[in-house]
Amino acid sequence: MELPKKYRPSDIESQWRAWWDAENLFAWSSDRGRDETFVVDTPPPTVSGSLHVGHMFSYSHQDFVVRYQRMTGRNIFFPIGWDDNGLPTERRVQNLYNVKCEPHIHYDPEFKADRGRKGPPMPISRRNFIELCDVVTKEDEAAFRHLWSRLGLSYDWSLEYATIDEHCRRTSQASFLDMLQKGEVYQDNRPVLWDVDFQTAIAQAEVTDKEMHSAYHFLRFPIQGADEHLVIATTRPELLPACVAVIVHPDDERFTQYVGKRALTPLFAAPVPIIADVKADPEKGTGVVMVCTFGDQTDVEWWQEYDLPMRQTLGMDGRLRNIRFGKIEDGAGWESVDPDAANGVYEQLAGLSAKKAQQKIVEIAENTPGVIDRPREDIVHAVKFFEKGDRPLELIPARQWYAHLMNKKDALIEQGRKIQWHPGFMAKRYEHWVEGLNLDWCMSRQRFFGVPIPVWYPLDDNGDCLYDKVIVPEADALPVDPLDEAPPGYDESQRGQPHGFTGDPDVFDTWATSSLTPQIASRWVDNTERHRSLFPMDIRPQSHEIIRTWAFYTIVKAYMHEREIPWKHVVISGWILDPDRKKMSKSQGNVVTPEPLIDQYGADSVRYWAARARLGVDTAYDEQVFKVGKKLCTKLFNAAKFAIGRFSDVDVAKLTTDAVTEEVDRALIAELRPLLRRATDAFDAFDYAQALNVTEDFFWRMFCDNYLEIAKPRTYEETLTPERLSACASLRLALRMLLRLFAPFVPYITEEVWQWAFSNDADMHASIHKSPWPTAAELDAVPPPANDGVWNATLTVVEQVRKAKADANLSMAAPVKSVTIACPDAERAGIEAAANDIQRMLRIESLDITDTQEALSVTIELA
RNA sequence: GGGCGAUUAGCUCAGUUGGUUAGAGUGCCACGUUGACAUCGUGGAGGUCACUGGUUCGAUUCCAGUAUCGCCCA
Repeated sequence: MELPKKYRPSDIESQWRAWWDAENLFAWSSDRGRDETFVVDTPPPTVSGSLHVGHMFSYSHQDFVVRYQRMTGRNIFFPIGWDDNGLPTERRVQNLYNVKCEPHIHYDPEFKADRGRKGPPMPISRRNFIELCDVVTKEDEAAFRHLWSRLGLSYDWSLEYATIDEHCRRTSQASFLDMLQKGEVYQDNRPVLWDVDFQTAIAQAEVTDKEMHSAYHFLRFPIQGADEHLVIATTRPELLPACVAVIVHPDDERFTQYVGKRALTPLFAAPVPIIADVKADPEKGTGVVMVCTFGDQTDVEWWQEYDLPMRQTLGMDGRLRNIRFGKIEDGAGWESVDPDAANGVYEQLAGLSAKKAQQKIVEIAENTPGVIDRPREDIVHAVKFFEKGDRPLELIPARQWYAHLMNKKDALIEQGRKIQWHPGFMAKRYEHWVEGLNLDWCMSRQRFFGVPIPVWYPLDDNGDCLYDKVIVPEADALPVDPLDEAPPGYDESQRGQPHGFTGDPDVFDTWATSSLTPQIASRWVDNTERHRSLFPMDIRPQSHEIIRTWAFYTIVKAYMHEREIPWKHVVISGWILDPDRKKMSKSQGNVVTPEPLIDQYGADSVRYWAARARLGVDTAYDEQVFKVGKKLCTKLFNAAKFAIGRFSDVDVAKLTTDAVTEEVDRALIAELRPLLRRATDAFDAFDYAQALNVTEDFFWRMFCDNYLEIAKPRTYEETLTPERLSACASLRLALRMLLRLFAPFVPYITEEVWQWAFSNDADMHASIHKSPWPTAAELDAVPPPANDGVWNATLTVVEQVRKAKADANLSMAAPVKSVTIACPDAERAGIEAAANDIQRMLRIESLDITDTQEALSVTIELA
């Protein structure tokens, strides 16, 4: 066979990728048993986000594990999907086409979208908007598919899914209906975390704290019927009209005398009770806190506990609503002892955003004598934001669907303990998250591109919605869109009519669907037998920042539906950080685009870079590592070409384990055994980085730098002597093994080399990736060397002679006049057995071996 | 403020179940191409294993504390 002259990744990568596809090499077969099947729950990437090197990094990690498992003979279930529904896509569509979704607009079948259109956003119907989302996600998915394919990720592409496709919508809706039937979900109209820009509810898992500059404003609350006042410190003076109570700590003697009395809110003169409660922190602010509906979660708790009235000033859009204060005896809920003054102030605030209203009310307070007690105090504190949002979250009452979490925290921690986390300390992150939960899961979102909540509500004779009498679809009707379809027993003409029905207008939180990736892939809804044969799955690979979301919700769903864990192992990848160890993010402009790296270094080199990072450990981005990867691939190419060239004209039938007769060759084979054990143990523990480390080290130093040089002279002998045959057989044996150890990491170059010499071996597969993972049994027929120390003793001599040549500025090929090895009795036999190889390798004219009682030493006389 | 993790050569990282002289790659320096590879080989320089205590015959490793960085949670 004519072997290629140079290693060019682009030449070989597309070729072998095409062959793997054509051979359908990575297909799962449904007819093999669970115990011989390895099942992966793959993360579907958010396709509307940007592609960056972090994707190549963590997705490669899964593939190392999977390719190893495949070589151990397992039937691999390795699906891939795309997470396309949700806000990232909506936001991308809005930006690309400059449109906004307005649900009240009717569908326009003639609508033509225009990218890059100028002017104000064009309002379009919900259906038109969703159609654009479909277009954009298809494009984005193609970009990911292309990258995954080039990287050589060994997915079974016939299992591909998208979280908005019909099967996923059906699964997600069936999951909800199952939970509804089990009493795990409920509706409630209560204060919910609300993003005022996206105008949707969100869940605790999507909240992030941001450090914000703010200030305490000190306001005087007169005590009703006394010439005294309390001073409260607040960071949100714009919520003053929403104040419903004042709280102090029961042990705080400064304020005991006021408890039970009433205070008047400044500017609005609303009488509010003064209540003692331990949740008021005497150290914080002035020790007196105002309760507003609603400033934070504690306000909600106090509001419930003391049955306080509701004074909702903030609207869904984050602006102050139009309200009017009235006389106390009117009892309308906006009581004031001085309604005219209150309304005079409030009129200046109504319609303003919270931020503007704050500026305004501070201005008014400063200009009203007796309101401000002392100058504001600047502070920095944590403010809750939606992780994708730009303005602080508000707590606004709204009807939402919730899943019960608070009643199963212990059970969820228990589930987490049944799962093995790699690295182990990541289990703590999960437990702490569950322990810290303080809200049930709000599952409904007031958005458009998502899975519809599959329920309707009947309307009474006034046309009011009977939320308690939920109408559910027939099981075989899923997926449904309640805004497009009428519920069982109704027809479309009854929509919105008295005695008719209305469809739930909301969609699910994307995690409600993403949390079902195991059930989606296993076909839980429509193929029970298949589900049973795949679930629980073996591994969930993912990165650490989504433990609280993706891993958590998946554990929740598996528990709610089947009281099961979703997988046996969670395997956590670290992050790629920029060279300054900062998180890579689009906004910081430090994101590296992946494809040019594959163009420049080849997919194998990119995978090598990913493989160097241990599980769970964040790694600084360093382009040098791609170069190192490429060097390794080049070395594999050259060393393999050379080694194969040395034995290719010998009949393969003669290159057996029996032929390995020389002491040095047996020493090499003996060194392979611990390598095999270490690499295999590492892979079994999902520690691919360690497996690569030991393999690479062996290959470069043991095999290339030393063994090839030692064995080389024998391979050039003119006749097929036993010595030459032993070298050839050893080269073949070792290379065939090393290639397979490397195959999970650098699948292209190893496949290329495999085809040069090994693909026709009877005990192997035509592709290296379906060939058996090497075992010590393959080496059993080769006896260990008669002398333990032969390899180390040989290396000692080799190193010293090389050093002598280097010190004398001589070529490694330069002849040596004489070498005398003084060695103890114990090592003598080994040295004698290797003497011939040593002499020829180093070009020693005269080699003597003498006795010594000391450690082995070498005396060199250069020519 | 609490939790988790990290800190080893200029840089990126291994490693040490406590034991001679702590490793690799990269970068740097010198030398070397007549039998795979110059995308190479050989050799060299380069480290108080973050700091302070403790346990121990012995600590880079175990324990405690401190500092810095990162993540998670209040």
